[in-house]
This record gives sequence, structure tokens and C-alpha cells, in this order.
Amino acid sequence: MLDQKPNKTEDQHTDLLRQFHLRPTRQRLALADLLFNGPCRHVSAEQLRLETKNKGINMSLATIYNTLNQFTKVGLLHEINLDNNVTYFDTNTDHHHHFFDPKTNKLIDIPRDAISLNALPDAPDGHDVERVDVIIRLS
Amino acid sequence: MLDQKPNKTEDQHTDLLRQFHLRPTRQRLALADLLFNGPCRHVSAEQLRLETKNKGINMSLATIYNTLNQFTKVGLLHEINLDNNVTYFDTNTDHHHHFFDPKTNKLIDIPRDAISLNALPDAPDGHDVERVDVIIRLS
DNA sequence: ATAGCTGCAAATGCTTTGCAAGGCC
DNA sequence: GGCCTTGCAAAGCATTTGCAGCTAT
Repeated sequence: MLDQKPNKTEDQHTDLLRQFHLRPTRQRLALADLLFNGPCRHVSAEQLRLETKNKGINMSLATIYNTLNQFTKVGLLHEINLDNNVTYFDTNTDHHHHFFDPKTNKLIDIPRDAISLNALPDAPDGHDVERVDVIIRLS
Repeated sequence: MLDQKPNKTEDQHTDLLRQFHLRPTRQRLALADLLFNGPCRHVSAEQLRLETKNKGINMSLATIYNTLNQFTKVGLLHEINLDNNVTYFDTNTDHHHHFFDPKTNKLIDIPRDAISLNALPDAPDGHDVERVDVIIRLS
């Protein structure tokens, strides 16, 4: 009965951050709210700055970068780089693939098993395969 | 008998540039020489600046960028962006794939038919598939 | 209390642009 | 000669860093 929705998700994010040994500060909770509530997202730091600004949350761009990098380091986010030399952060950290529309710089997720990769070549010399990324560029 | 090697490749590059309506200036010929003589390469503007400098060729970094962008526009090069937000230029403009070693930022070509992509999902709404890039990240 | 965060501003690194001077046709 | 190209310096972005002040535990 005391389980009110607004507090519930906030509490969930508090727990989430604690799990990764990140203090649940106001700024981190605000970003977690924007990133991990709705469906999966692909966002840049600048986009998040606008979103926090529109919600009346005061947060410097440096803190947004620092926070996104921390989230990435602990595995809450995944980094993607495209043509325009802007870093995008993917809230879907599962192994999966992407459509990319160069006109809008938008990414669309493709589930991992929607693409079957056969006959992958062996990794060279002393290396192992860490991940395979497929990017289907649209026109 | 008059067909001396040094002049021959230079002439070839002169012709190449003319084909693409680019004037064969000293700087463009120097870059064409570095890029299109040996095996396929993946280079950044900064790498080429060092190489021209070491060869005693005087060339500003801005001109290197401008030239690489022109070469890319006409299809002599292909642009690749990786984690470090540095633009690399690939002298292999055929449809092919890459190993990527994040430690050294080095790329290794994979021939197109060394990877078989089955069951590619359809492109969304009004889009077509322009290209499929596979990046095998090494560790 | 203290270790960790944040904000600001400045610095950094890559890339592009404006403009005067030089080179190709 | 005229237009294209170059060089330099400055500007432009995205991102990181240093440090003083603030906050969570």
C-alpha cells in the first residue's frame, strides 16, 4: 500500500546504482530515470543535456559525460561510434546489431538471432573474438 | 624504353586524379603515392602528416584533411569511425569487413565472402540497405 | 568526518573554415 | 588570366580534466 509508483522506480534505480558501487546522487538518478525507464535508447550526451534541461533538472554537461562513462564502465550502457564522431550510448547492453540511418543518425536495434553469422574467420595470431557488431547502413 | 618506374606511377596517379576531375597537384600526388601504391591501408590524417613530413614533403594538416575528404567524396577512399572518435580512411573501397584491435586501434581487412550473412532482416519502412559492415572486435 | 560527486571553466584533440597567396590549365 | 588549391591561423565541436565546494554515508 505504501508502494507508490514514483518512489518505486526511484528506489529501483537507487538499488541499481548501489549494486554497481555508485552513490545514488540526484544527477545519477535523473539520468537513470531517463535511460532505464522506457524502451531501449540510443542517446548522445548532448541529447540527455537537453532532456534534463527540459525537465528542469540542473546538470552540467561534464557531469553527464562523467556519469555516462561511469555507467558504461560498469556495464549499464554500451558505447557506439558512428560517422559523425559523436559517441552514442546504447541502453541495450545485450549482444545485438543495428540498422543505421545516416540521414537522421538514428539507430534501430536488431536482435542478435535475427542475423545468422556463418563461417566467421578465425581471429588472427594471439587474439580472441570479443564481440561481433553488424551495422546495416540504410539509404 | 622511356618508361621509367618513378615517372610511371606518378603518371598513373595523375591520370587517376584527372578521371575524378581533381587537379594533379603536388600535394594530391604525394598522398596518392602514399595511399595507392602499396597494399591496402587504414590511415588517419595524422598518420599521413607524419609520413609526408618524414619524406620531406611540406603539407599542412588542413590540406591533408581536405584532400582525404575529396578522395572520399569521389570514391577513392572509404571512411571508418571507431571507438576513439578518430576518422580512419580505408584504401579498400570494396565491400568488405574488418577485425578491430582496440588495444592498438588497428584494423585488418576481411574479404567480403569470408563471412556469410544469412537471414538479414528487411530494411524498415521506406529504406533500402546500402551496405552491411561487420566489425569483429578482438581482445 | 571523509571519501566521493558535481559544477564550472579551462584545456584538449580532432576536424573544418576563411582568406590571402600561389599553382595549374 | 582565371579558377582551383594550398597554407596558415583561427574557429568549431565533442569530450576530458582540475579544482573548489557540496553531498551521501
